[in-house]
Amino acid sequence: MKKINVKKGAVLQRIGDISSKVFLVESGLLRSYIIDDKGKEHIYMFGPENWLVADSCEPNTPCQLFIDALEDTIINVATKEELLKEGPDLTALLRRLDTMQNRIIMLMSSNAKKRYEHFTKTYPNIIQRVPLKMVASYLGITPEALSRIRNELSKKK
Amino acid sequence: MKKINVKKGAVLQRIGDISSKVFLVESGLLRSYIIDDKGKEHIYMFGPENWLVADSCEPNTPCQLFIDALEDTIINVATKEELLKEGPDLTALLRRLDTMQNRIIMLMSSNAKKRYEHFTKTYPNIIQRVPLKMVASYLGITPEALSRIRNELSKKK
DNA sequence: AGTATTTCTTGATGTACATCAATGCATAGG
DNA sequence: CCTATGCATTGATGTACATCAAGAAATACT
Repeated sequence: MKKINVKKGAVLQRIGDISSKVFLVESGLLRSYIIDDKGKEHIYMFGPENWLVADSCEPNTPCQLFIDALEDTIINVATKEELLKEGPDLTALLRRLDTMQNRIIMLMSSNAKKRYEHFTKTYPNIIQRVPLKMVASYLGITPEALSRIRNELSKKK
Repeated sequence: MKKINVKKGAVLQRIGDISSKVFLVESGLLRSYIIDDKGKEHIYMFGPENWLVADSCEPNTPCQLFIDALEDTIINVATKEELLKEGPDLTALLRRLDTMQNRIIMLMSSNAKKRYEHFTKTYPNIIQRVPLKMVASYLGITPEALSRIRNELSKKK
């Protein structure tokens, strides 16, 4: 577990990399994302304070995700092998499974407006720290669509 | 770890249940799914031989998923607490994370046709064992849409 | 075997969101 | 301070898929 500092914009992992590290965020903000075959970015996960950011690809297979820093960030880095040896944090693992299950359920069963409302409730602090187009990317919609949703919601109040 | 037999159609878990069991499928087929606020089913996961089926909700919180049997099925049942005590199968946990990551990436970045093609490649044996409407539900589309996709694909050949 | 029920398909229409294009604003860098 | 680049918004149009409705085919039930 090595502590390192990275500057905003630093790239920690590229698609296709084999070395699969795990990043525990101490302060700052990471993100993981993919680029689809049309060149479009889709944010897989934001990684604020105390989050674990990692590609869940199996050991020794190429990763699918890019990981980079959206802010100056302090992280603890470990390899998966290290973590497995020293006995991983099961609570954290289960919490992650829960998070991913929720994400899948959201993507399958809710329209864009509901996903946005859920996001603002679940991650209230993230929305002020990143451009809206990244929120849109996380939600699986375009910035234009998000703009119209926010517009509509603010009128209602 | 108790071995039990369940008949096709048996319900193993309902939304809101607290007791969170884990089901390891020995033979047969389980499925987990949600029902959205319009009453529509969305299949979260199929559980054929050797799969682990469980709700990833945190301990002592209400579950979000229904789990039932699509075929006569033999399963090994354990509680999460038991599994945690006896040291869980980390490889299986990591594999599950990988599966879920792939699912999220699929849902975010691919259209219905690509998701279907990916599904047939990844789970070639499931498609013969369940009605197509369940495949559609897993893919996040309607049976009608799936029918048209298959139609189109078969013409191409 | 015969009826009921579910499943699959096809067509017509509707809609949530994407795409494209233009404009105003903010932010960053020299 | 000024310009360049990125970001957010708005309108017009396009499209992938949903919904609705009907009929055919498969399956299950007695």
